[in-house]
Amino acid sequence: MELRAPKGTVDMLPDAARAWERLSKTAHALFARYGYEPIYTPLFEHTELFARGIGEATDIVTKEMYTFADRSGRSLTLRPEGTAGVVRAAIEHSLVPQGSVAKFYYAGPMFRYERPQKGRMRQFWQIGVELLGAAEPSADAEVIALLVRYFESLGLPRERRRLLVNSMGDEACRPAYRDSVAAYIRAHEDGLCEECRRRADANPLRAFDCKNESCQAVMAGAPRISDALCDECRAHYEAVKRRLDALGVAYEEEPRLVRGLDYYTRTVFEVQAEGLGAQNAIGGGGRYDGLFATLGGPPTPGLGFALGFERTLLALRAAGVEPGAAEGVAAYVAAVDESARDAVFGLAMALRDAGVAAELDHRGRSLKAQLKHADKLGARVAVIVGPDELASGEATVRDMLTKDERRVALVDVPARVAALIG
RNA sequence: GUGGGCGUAGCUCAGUUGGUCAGAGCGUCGGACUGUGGCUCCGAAGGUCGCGGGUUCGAGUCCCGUUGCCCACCCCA
Repeated sequence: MELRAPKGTVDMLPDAARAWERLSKTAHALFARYGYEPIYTPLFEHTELFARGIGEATDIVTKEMYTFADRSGRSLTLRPEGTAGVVRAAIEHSLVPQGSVAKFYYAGPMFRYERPQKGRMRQFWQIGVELLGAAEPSADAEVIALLVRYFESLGLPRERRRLLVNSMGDEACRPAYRDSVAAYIRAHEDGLCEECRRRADANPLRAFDCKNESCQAVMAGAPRISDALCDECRAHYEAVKRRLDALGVAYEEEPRLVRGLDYYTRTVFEVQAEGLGAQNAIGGGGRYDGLFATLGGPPTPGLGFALGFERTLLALRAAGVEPGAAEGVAAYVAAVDESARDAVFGLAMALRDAGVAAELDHRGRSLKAQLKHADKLGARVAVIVGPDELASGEATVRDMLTKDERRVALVDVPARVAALIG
């Protein structure tokens, strides 16, 4: 048996786990102010949900899903993203009655079978929100602004990130645009890589994403979505941008921004940052007005975003921001010898019950070793109990910074310690 | 799926043209200081040198295979 975490997975050790808790708490507090409620859906769903929701032709569905058969032969898949599950739950439990709006946020692991590299894992954590039931541009602006505010509240400097926005059109104008791009690709095949030539049929818009230089050069001359939007989409897009302008949210229009999931309509956006290796997106999302219907639910507009925990952490650290510093203990309770161990254990518990972070030694080590440990833990005070203290029902409270010591009655220790760490 | 780089103590790494090459620093534990931390000094524990073959009198050190990790491509968070 291989005593290693599976490829593409990592243990979230204390440094990372603290950061995750910090990002989670920050998200919870911020999203709650915007009226979003927590929702947690299963880590696996019926394979069909993702295949239909995300799109049969997408990379995620064709080659990145963790799909398996359970003991009764059902095909299940570890969720590669969060939106499909939330929308499924919304349909299943009628969470968005006609005419109403519902807002959710979630956090948890996602799974994609890919070759791992910097900023890309097979299991990775995402935080996301979904705003369901509102087709109006202000909903788009709220979700985009929320994503930006989140990175701001984490302390990711403005100059280290940028927001890209685009409109992908809807069922009224996208098909025609798609065809025009496909036709353009066929007309310029000689300048395109093999992959892009194949894209002409399955997913022509993806050719805009190709990093191949000659492909980019060719695609620069391709029809622009901004010229192909129908009146409704154009008006919607303009309204979203107006609101972002009014909010002072800086963005760049990126007509080549396509994103990899089929369900997006109209507004799409992405926040990019440095420090992620070859990757650059730390969060992104868009509107998916057709997804409910695609999955068999009542037609319901919606949009949302998802942001990657590992990538956000990479970006923060690259910017010199370390979220979630260790808290350490306030008090260390040390026993001079065996006779004091019961008293020390009781004291530690009393301190903890009083709300003070306290630690003690369980293995009967020397007083010197205990104080050394206390120092390493960053304890502000040490409470020492030995035969002398026991005889008078007291404890020695030592200020680890000033070395000042004072004898205190056992029952007064929590108060004394609290005063010192005040 | 493809390509490149790398795999020596818990961590970061030295290890020359194959012959004390099994080491250093940090960390851990103990001691110097028999009731007291941060400095210093001393000591100890800890390694199938990723794994398997091969060449050789002799291989971390060369060759082959294999596996893992990292980075990149594809694509995405």
